[in-house]
Amino acid sequence: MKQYQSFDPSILKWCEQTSSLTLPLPQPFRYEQNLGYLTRSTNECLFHVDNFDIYKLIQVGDNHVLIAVNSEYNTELRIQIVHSMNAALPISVREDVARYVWEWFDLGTDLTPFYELAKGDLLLNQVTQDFYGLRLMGIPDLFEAMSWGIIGQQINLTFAYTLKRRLVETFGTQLEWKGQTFWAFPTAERIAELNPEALTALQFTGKKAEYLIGVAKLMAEGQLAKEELLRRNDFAEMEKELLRIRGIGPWTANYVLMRCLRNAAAFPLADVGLHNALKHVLSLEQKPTLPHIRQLAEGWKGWEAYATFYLWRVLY
DNA sequence: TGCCAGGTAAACA
DNA sequence: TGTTTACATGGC
Repeated sequence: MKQYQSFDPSILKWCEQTSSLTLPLPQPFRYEQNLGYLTRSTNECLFHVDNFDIYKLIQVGDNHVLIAVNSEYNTELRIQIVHSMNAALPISVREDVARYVWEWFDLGTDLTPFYELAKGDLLLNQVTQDFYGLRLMGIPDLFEAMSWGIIGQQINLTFAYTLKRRLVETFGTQLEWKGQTFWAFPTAERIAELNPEALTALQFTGKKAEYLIGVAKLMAEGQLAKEELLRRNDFAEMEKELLRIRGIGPWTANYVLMRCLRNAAAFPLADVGLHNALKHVLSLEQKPTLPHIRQLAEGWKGWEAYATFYLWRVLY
C-alpha cells in the first residue's frame, strides 16, 4: 500500500550565503532519470534545463520566485533561490518553495513497495530497471494540472506543447533574468476573465476554450480548490468531484489525481500513450483492448499511476 | 493525404 | 445503461 508522507519543514536546511535550500532525498532516487522525463519535449515553456540545473519560475502566494534545482549525489536536492520578484524573502516563502519542489518530485512517496511489486510483474520488471530511480514528476498547481489535462485531450503531444506555450506566453507571468525569459503558468483569475475567442485565436478548439475558462472560473470563484479536494481524504470522492466538472472525463480526472493530487492508484485507463507503450512492450500488432489492459494491470493495485508513468517513458 | 492524437459531451438506442 | 457520433486541429 502506498505511504504518502506530507512535507515537514523541519527537514529543510537553509544556506544564507548561497540562498539555497536542501532537501534530503528518499531512496531510490536518480536525478538524471527525472531530468530525462523533464527534457522529453524541446518545446517545454515552464522550465529550462541547463546542463544539470532546472530553472523554474514558481508562484508562491502573490510572489514569483525563480529557482534552480539540482542534485549531485542523489542524496539531497539543492534548491537555489535565484531571484524573487519581491525583495523580501520570509521563511514562509522558503518553506513554500521547498513544499512545491517536494510535491513536484513526489518526495513523499516510498517507492520500495512499487519496486517489490514490479519484480514479479512481466511488464514492470524491465521498465523499473531501465528507469530505476524515476519518480512521478508532478504538477503541483491544480489549475495548471487541469489545464494541461484539458489541452492534451485528443491531440498529439507535440501540438499540446505548442498550445501550452501560446497560452503561457499570452496570459502567463514572465521574469527576465540574465537575458533569458522565464514563464509561470497563468493564474485561474486571469483565464477566468477571458472570452472563448481569446483562446480559439490561439488554435484552441471552441470546446477546449470553454472547458478551460469554466475550470478557471470555478477556481477563481473558490468553488474548486486543491486543499478542499485533498481534505476529502478519499480518492473515489475526489474523482467524483472532478467528474462533475464540464470537460473533465475519466481520463482527465485520473490524470489530475495522478499528477497533482498524488493518488498512486489513479489510472488513466483510456490513455493512448499507455496503449501504445503496452503495444510496444508486448510487441502487439494492435493496441490492447480495455479488458486486456485491466487484466495486465491486475497486479498493479495501488500503484497504477506509477506503472503508467514508467510505461510512458518507453515511448516519450 | 489520410489516419492518428496522453478524450469528452451529447445524442441516440 | 450502454453505444455512437461530432467536435476540430495539427503532426507525420
